[in-house]
Amino acid sequence: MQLVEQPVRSVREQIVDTVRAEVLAGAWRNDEPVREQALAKRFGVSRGPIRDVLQQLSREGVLIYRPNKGVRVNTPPAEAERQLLQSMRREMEIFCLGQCIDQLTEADDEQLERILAELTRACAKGDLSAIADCDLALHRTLVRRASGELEAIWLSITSRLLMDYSRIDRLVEIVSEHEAIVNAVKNRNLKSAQRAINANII
Amino acid sequence: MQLVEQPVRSVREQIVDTVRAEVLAGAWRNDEPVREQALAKRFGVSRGPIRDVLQQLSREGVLIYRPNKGVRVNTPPAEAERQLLQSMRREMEIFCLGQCIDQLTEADDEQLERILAELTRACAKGDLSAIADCDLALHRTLVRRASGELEAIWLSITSRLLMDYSRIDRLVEIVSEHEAIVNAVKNRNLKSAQRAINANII
DNA sequence: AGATTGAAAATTGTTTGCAATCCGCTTGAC
DNA sequence: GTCAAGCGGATTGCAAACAATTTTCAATCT
Repeated sequence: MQLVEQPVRSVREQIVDTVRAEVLAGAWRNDEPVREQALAKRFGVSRGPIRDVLQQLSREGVLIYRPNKGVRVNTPPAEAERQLLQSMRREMEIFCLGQCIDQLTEADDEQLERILAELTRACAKGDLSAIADCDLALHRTLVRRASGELEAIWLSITSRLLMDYSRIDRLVEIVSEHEAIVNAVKNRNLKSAQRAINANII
Repeated sequence: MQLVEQPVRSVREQIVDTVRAEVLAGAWRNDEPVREQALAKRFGVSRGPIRDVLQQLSREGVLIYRPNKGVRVNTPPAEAERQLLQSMRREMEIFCLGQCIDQLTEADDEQLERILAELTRACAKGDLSAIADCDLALHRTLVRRASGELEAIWLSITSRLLMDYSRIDRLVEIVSEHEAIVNAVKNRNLKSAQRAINANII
């Protein structure tokens, strides 16, 4: 399912989103290295694009790169860093809501609804990888509407915050929290939407 | 001169830092595309590493990438975004100061002094590229000491903020402001250092 | 037995070649 | 004279081969 719409969605971008969702969901061991050739074979491309993907995910903080030794899954941030990143993420998303809420279209509302439906389905099935993907996609849609420039920064913050997504257990709350966000956005109620975002980013 | 010390400084990293400093100093036109082959020839490498460099600088916001059309110099952020980024940069640097100031060594002090001397020299000569490089390097050293994880995020924020470095005119103030930072850090005076940082990030 | 050395396998870093796409220019029709 | 179609050069995207580095593992020595 196309969660984050994009005019030209290159092969690399697709692989990036797939790999990120899997890592955030804890599907990969963090003590064994990620091999370029294995990924190249899996996605049916050469090592060139795979190297680009690994480099980008390393810049995001999902993977970590060491020269001549490849990449491995990164570890979640320490508590102090985590609090800083949380604070920055809140600041960004509340800003982005204010920037974008008045220029959202019905197509955006439908997009958010689609992601919410997919998130609900993923939570029901307990599919952690899909949950991580949907959670990111929903917030990311709003951030992107505000500013494509901020999207990259936001992603590198949020990816790090969600590095231990596999430990979540509040599946039901995830759905209700995001329902509150989408409803407030659909009603173009800025204050309410910002409150919902604040409640979701804990 | 080696402004940001690093055990293994790969060829790509060097090219990244060089290109970034030049772009921030306004040495490149922002309306004409950056050609891979020209850069490859200039730095004596193939197009492969150059593509990595351009991709990284695009993630940082210094350059902007469009599929099949290469990259060009990015434009500075709009005023609203700029204020958000400033706020986030302040939050990060003040946090990082608190994290690192008690574990700095004399070698770090000397490193900061070296950068400050180089910055002074660059300001005297009016070498904008070197000024941008030193300014970034000084703050970056402190951020890196606090957390290598945060460094990438900080860089993508600060690079965007300095996108119009070529328009600065307060050359003398730049030196004195950074002198205040370095002196406060050398005295391990956290409050004073944070004040100096606050005064420098405007 | 344990440590050490050195070669072989595996992996990453780089270059080169080729296919696909984009841009500028000419050419031709209207 | 103006505009559209198409052709050729230039540039990016991708793949495969090559070089450099790291890791593995067995043979050897203490």
